[in-house]
Amino acid sequence: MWFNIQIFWVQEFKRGEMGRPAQYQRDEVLEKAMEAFWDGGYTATSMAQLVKATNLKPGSLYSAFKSKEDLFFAVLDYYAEHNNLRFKEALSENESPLDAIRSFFNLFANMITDPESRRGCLLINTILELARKDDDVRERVTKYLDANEELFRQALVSAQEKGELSSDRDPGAIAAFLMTNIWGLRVLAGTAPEKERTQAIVDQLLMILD
Amino acid sequence: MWFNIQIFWVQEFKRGEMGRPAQYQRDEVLEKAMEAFWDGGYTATSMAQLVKATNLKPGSLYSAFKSKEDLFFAVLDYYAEHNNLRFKEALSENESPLDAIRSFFNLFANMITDPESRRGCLLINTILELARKDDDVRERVTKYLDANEELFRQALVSAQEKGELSSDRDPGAIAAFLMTNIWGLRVLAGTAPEKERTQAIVDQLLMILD
DNA sequence: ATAATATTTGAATCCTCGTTCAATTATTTA
DNA sequence: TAAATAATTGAACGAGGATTCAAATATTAT
Repeated sequence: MWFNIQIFWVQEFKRGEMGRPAQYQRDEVLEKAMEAFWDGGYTATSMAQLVKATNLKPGSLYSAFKSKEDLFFAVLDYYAEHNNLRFKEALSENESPLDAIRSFFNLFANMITDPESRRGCLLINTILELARKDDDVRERVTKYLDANEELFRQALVSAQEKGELSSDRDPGAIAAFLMTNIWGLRVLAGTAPEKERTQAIVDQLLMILD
Repeated sequence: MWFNIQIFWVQEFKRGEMGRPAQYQRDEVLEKAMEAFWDGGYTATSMAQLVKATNLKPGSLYSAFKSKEDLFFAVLDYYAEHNNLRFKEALSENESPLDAIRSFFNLFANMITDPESRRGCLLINTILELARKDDDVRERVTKYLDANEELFRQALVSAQEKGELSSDRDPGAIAAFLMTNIWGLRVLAGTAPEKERTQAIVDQLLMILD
């Protein structure tokens, strides 16, 4: 009988310290892939398009992200992160919380009239394309949207504390209502609406704050 | 030189009076195809799936509708027709126009909580999937949605005439607002929301009518 | 220098896509 | 009954889909 004694030399590896270093920047690749998916949606965007958009060869794309699906998930995370940051910025201005919400929607109304904005919001597009079939996607996207809704809610609570909003209103309900209207306006944007039309809708929905 | 005199026996043909008669009912085929497209969207629904769903062989499907695209357009028309009828019905009840709108949204809130309703509205799904890229689709879908909006507007005008709604409100703007909220609620439905959440949102949006 | 490791490359793979087609079948007209 | 017409059938087609792979390359560790 033998004893097989193994002595390991335990070593810390910094990832990527050995072997050929990647020639791409992960964030740049995600950015390009995001543009492609954003324009075309998940299903209609082919790997060939993604290869072209990212300037990576198929093999590199697949070794970096494991599949089209996983690449899309990574893109979704990337998008949501930036999306949430822009939200935070817009709502954390100096003015009153209610005015911050008002100016957010007025800017939003303006933005979605831009034809470049026709592609809408990747998260919302993804809900309609994939979320009803895929629980993973739905949970992921819902998590991101909830985070945005929470920012609205906080602004509304803060408005109540400052006496801008009646204390018998429900900040959660109003926040949910506002999110619903963002989504509705995103759909509207897909119909290439007139500027006045978009503004008229925003005027109506903001009446909820008075 | 010759005169070539042709004498025609002009005859009325009823279409389909000669040759083998079709064994399918066009509306039944459209119904099945609609279900398939509704579940999967345009791009992600393959002809193989449509062949299976309709029980027609590829050749028959192609001789009846010329292409996947044209089949989809036919389905879109079929869907919109029925959709508009349901709208009309809901809004032309005996009660007051405002109450009709209120009960429409309350029923709607209930409906979209049903998981079977997760697939949303084919028109709205289509806007996000295709309308931004395809002008034909956008015009088509927009036409249908405008018809629904017009029904809201008429109800609101009627409400003004009956003194239910202040005459200084803009029925067109409110109608557009209501449509936007339907779209937003359709997106919401994709997130599999709680019933209370959906109802809370509807409660908020209906405040616009007071 | 050599071994070990990781990325790059783009051709090749296999599969599914939308679509077509020639042969067959069912019906009407003459 | 024969000719004309139209629907049915399912195999076949080419194009394009996602993915894999072996060879080449670049870097670090010894």
